[in-house]
Amino acid sequence: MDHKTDWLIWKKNGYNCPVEVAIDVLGGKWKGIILFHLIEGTMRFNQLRKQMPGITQRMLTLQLRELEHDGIVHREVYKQVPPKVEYSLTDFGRTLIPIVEKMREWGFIHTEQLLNQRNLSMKLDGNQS
Amino acid sequence: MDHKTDWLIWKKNGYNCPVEVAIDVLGGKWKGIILFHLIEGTMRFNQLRKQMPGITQRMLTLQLRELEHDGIVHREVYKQVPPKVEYSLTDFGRTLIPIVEKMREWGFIHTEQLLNQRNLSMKLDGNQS
DNA sequence: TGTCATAGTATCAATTTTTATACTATTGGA
DNA sequence: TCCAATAGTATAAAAATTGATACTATGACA
Repeated sequence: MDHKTDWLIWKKNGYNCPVEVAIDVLGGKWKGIILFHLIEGTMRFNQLRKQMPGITQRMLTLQLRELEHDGIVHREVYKQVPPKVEYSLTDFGRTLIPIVEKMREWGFIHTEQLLNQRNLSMKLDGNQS
Repeated sequence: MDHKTDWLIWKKNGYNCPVEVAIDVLGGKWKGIILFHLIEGTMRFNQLRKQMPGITQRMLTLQLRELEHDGIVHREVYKQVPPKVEYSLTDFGRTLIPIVEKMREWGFIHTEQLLNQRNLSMKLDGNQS
């Protein structure tokens, strides 16, 4: 498949460039973080929740359902009481790991610089001539 | 700086992991796409707008201002009429390129599979036993 | 004098995302 | 009999994001 064909596929589906597609799949506040945790392996619902103190139960459910719908995560339900549901990356989901890894790496290295920069901007904004 | 220090910095600023920081900087519907276009070099406001048929003028302005605030893009205003304003990546902004590149690459390779997967999911959802 | 181009702002509305809170089913064990 | 644990769902509201539309300033140029 050549570039022209790719371009047609994007256009036909309302995308204008490849990056939009990636954003469509792992955009939003939570999906990247969910994937980050699932890289380490299979996790139960509440395990995942503990790793993400900010998220509500509902949000975690919603985001996981969307990822499942997109074929990114696999949901395995065990017929037990109390319930046990395990989430893991599919093969397709694993193709996203390089993106998440780069994000992890960036955050790891540049958090301080970002915070300094924001501080600086704040001060300058106050100073505007 | 060791890992424990990083962890403290994240926590103190409301982050729970490095990926959250990256999402904070280039999350949202547009920022990744803006960066994608700026990788190729300096661009004027309307040039950028032409590359992004979906975005409104207001949104492009807002997103660029946030990126500027975070020290990711540089805004150069020429004192001319009609106005000329050029946007480019800062050194700091260029550190994000690897992430955007991975996103581009992913979208490039996996758009079709994603669309197929969504189609499949749709059909299954209709079929639910 | 009127029009064009560029890079915006202003205002308001619609949409989407996210949160809060309460509720459910099930069964093993005290 | 009552409680705990897990993985949810339901409902409503709040908050954030995004969009539509109209408006502005300025100077060159016809």
